[in-house]
Amino acid sequence: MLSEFDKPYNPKEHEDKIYKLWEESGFFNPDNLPNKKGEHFTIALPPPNVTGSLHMGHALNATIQDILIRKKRMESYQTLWLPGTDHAGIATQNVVERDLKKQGISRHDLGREKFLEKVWEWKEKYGDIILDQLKKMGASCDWSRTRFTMDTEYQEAVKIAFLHYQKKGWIYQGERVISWCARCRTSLSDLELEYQEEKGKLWFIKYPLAEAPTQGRSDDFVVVATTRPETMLGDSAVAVNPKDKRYKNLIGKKIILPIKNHEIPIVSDRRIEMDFGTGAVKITPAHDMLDEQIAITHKLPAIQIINEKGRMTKEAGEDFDGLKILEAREKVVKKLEELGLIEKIEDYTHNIAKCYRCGTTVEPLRSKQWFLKMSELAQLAMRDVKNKKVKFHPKKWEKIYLKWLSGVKDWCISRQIWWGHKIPIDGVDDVLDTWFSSALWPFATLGWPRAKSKGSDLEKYYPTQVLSTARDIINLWVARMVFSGVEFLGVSPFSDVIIHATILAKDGRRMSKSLGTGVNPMDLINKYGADATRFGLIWQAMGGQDIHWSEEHVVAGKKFCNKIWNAARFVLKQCQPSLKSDFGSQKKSDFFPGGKTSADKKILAQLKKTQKQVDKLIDKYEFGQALHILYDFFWHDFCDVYLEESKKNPNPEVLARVLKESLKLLHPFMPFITEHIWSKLPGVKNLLIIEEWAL
RNA sequence: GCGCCCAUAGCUCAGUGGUAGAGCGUUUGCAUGACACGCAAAAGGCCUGAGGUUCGAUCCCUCAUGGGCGCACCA
Repeated sequence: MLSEFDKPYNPKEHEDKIYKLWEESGFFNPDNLPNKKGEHFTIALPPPNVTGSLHMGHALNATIQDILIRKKRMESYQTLWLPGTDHAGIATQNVVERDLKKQGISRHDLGREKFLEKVWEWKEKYGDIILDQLKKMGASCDWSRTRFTMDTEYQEAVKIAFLHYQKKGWIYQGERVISWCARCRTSLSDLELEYQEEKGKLWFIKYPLAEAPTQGRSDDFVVVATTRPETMLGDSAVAVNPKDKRYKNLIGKKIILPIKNHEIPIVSDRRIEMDFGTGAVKITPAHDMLDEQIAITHKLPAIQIINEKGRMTKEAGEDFDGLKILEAREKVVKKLEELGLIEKIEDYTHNIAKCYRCGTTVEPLRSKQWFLKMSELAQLAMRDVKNKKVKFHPKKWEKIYLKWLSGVKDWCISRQIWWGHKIPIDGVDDVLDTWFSSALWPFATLGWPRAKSKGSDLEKYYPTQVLSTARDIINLWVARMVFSGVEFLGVSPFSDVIIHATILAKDGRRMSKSLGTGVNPMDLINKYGADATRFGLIWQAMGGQDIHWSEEHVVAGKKFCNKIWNAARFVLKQCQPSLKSDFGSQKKSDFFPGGKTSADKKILAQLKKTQKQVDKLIDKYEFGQALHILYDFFWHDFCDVYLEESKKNPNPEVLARVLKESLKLLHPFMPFITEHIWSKLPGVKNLLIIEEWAL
């Protein structure tokens, strides 16, 4: 029996087999669990994008959720971890478009129907890769309930949600300046922008006064500063602060817009900063959000000079029609120079908004879009956090959440792409923002709106208990799930939000593929095994603090696996000859089985203390702390001290007891090796995955 | 610009109002009857700087410096 117990533990030989054993047992599905407490414990897996492959953040998050799920399952909760994937509108469409481009085909060549067929094909082929990777991590999700945000039932849920909002009068169409990605050809919400610092220039342009008080002197001009000279072609005013003494007597006068050579007014507005640039600002209502606001106040016309393809329009003037933005910029600057209207050019570093999916510079454009009124929904989302129905761990993230909600603008929910949920209004071709459907995840996956009856999944598993996710989607996703849950079901979709650490490269910067600082969890699994990888992740996950990734801890995890393995070999060897200790027969009441010597008593007391601490720490989501304590107990107290003692005077019953209880405690963290060793214990009948947790 | 977080051993990080710990690394022994992915020892830190509270601070407060992050963007 010990023959397959080779000296070093080799995870590759066991992990796939063990995972299969679990899947075949059916215990990932809460309906099949033998000991049911009657209480439910649900986690909805944050659905990874179908385009994605597992990164370190996913791996950490999956481990955290799996620890909670496995512990609760062992505590006899009816435990559901519901997995699935997100259709990830823009991201997926981009990937498929890129694929087609290799064959020289654009989505427009195919047309909407054909293109969507291609996307579905792609999804069927690659969409489950990330879920398979989660299996490699040991994630004990109920795969029989796997959902996709474009499932037929899910589409129905999205439609019902939209119509509900519409009925309430919260959906409206508006024409306003929004962020536009000319590459993706769609609008983007504020949260879908990423700002990048760029070195640019600040052009100081002289706008001549219509009625020059003096001829040829410097005060015949108003100088405006801009980073985007080409937008002057769409100017409809120059604005100054009413308190600005320099311009006081110019307010209300006319000024000539160069190149276009027509008069525009000088207006005053408090929103103009006096200290920046020259204090005089060119107003381009169709291509800047603040300018648009100012234009509304002063009833200025909005002239669209850039179209949705990122090209200049006819409105920009004959010379510019059809030019790309940067070409137009060059040409405008050249003309102004010829006219002697450039006062100076300064270097200027500023943040530029980029599309979070493709990195293209975002263009503020006036466009007709659909909006969801946020005022009341934001109140709901804030209420449940303020009254502690939803708690963040660590708590500091509540601030971020509340702050965003308190100033939130109406949500632009329409996107001009093809892959997604079509807006359910006849004659509208736009699709909904991906996050509109993600917001329904915790209940749309459980059958809402259809199944509300007794015994339905929705009734049993909603609300879920824990949401574990990354901090960058607190507003994008968490807030929207909270108000959706409250709006549609009257209860927040979860009570505890774990914001896990962000895994950074060793230098403290984000992992980057191009810099070669990225780490692939699958490589770690291949090299060290899934248990060691999980160990390495959790070992470093202390208090939600960002992790400067270092692989040594995975190495430590591998060594720890080996230690557990060899300790088990020793214990089995000690227990084998006497066969007195039947590992399967011990009852709760036998907690101090034959604890005669002081060493026996000591290790049993240490075990009990460790059990209590680990139990409490997991419940407090202090996974790193829990693992450190467990490690310390098992390696030092048990192996270094007690096992050594046992060589002189072995007590098989105590050895068996401590090993057994340790395996249980370790199982949520390192499920494979613990399950495997468990299966080797004589007299053991059940899988460890459903063994009773604590004493 | 506003806000948040971090600064402890060579590296990655724990920790406590009474003068510090882990993992990895390093040094020295040891093939001891589970494990060399090991065992036994050891070296290594005025706990970023300056003030303050306190009998006493690495831990509490203030400021500074360095690093990270979030929000808002100023044309």
